[in-house]
Amino acid sequence: MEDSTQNRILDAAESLFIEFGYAGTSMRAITEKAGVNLAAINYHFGSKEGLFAATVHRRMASINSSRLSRLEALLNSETGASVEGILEAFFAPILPGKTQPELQRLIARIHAEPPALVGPILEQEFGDIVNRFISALQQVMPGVAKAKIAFQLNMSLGVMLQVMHAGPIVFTGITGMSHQQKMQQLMAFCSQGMKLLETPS
Amino acid sequence: MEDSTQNRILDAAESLFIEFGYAGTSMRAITEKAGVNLAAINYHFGSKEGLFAATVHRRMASINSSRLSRLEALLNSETGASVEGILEAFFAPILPGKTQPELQRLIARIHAEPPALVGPILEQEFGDIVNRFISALQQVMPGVAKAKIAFQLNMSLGVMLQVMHAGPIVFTGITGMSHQQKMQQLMAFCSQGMKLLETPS
DNA sequence: GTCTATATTGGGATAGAC
DNA sequence: GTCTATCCCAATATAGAC
Repeated sequence: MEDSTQNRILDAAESLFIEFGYAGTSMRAITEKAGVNLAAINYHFGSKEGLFAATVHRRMASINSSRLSRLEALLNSETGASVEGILEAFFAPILPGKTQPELQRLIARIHAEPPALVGPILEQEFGDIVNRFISALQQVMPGVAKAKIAFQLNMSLGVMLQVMHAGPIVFTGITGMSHQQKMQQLMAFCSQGMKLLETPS
Repeated sequence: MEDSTQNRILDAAESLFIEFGYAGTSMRAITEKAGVNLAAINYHFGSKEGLFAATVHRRMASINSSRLSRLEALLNSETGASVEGILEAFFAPILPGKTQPELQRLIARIHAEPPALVGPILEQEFGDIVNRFISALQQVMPGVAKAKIAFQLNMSLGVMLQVMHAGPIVFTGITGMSHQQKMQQLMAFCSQGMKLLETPS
């Protein structure tokens, strides 16, 4: 919120990491864009990797608490949880919407970086959350193997990432669609695929 | 096929680009892994970018001709083309299978690189192909807007990329599934989502 | 076509004054 | 907490001998 040196660095780093990736972004480029001194990154974040982890954590902290509170509300509700409800609790906080347009592009970037860099970060930021949601899905679909549920959820994440994709656009001509149309198609696509598990072949 | 210097460089570059990304891979690392001289890259491929484009083209050239011949066979067949048939013609040549295990990881890597790098390459390697397939889908689904078809195809590609993913894996516990199980779920997921267009809401 | 050597630039990180 | 200056290393690319 405040215009501190840390936040100036985080803002500049985020946009550059999104556009050029981690390895493609230099600390000099970050500090120049932020209007701060080169040594400020090492002073405040220890290293370039520490800065990257900090940019991720800044965005994901509030997202994950939102996910958890939505899931808790579902599980404690009168009607109980459903597949669609759980999916929505997981994806709604990161759905492209009115707020934070940078969020989706950063998430897509994270998943595009080499595992050696983001593996520990993903484990830290998503480890608990993912297990909680898979457990919830298992309770709703008791007959389905855990691996199948995880695989299906992984595919849904892939759809999300592709739609969020700030990266190269293979299919042109999508520009004619409204934002609402896209979101409608996206949620229908994922929930339709997820429903396949309920009628095992 | 042959063990020429060019192919030694291409093999080494491919595996390193997959693992560390374009910017995260140095020409020194490539030439050392290939067992060739540092200057060989510039001599044979002009530049690091030229080498990257060559690695992509080597894999995609045969893939795209396979896609086109499959599509032609469909359009000229007695029964005519169907949505599933067109989708299969597009995705089957890159489906994870017995051969070329590096292919999927490279494709995932391509789509993870910054647009400034891979934009021109994607245009060159995929531009014609994508237009041909979208036109074919339009003929099979006359009432559906082109943008919606392209968007749906884009989401299907996202599922493919996530399953192929060379990158970080958020959902663990998928290891218990057989290869056939994964492919079955993947194709069911995509075709089920694609079918939504035939019954417009 | 392949090598050595090098030119040139930019990278991350740190020491120490202020 | 911020700055300058610098260390040390790695990067891409090329020139020129073989």
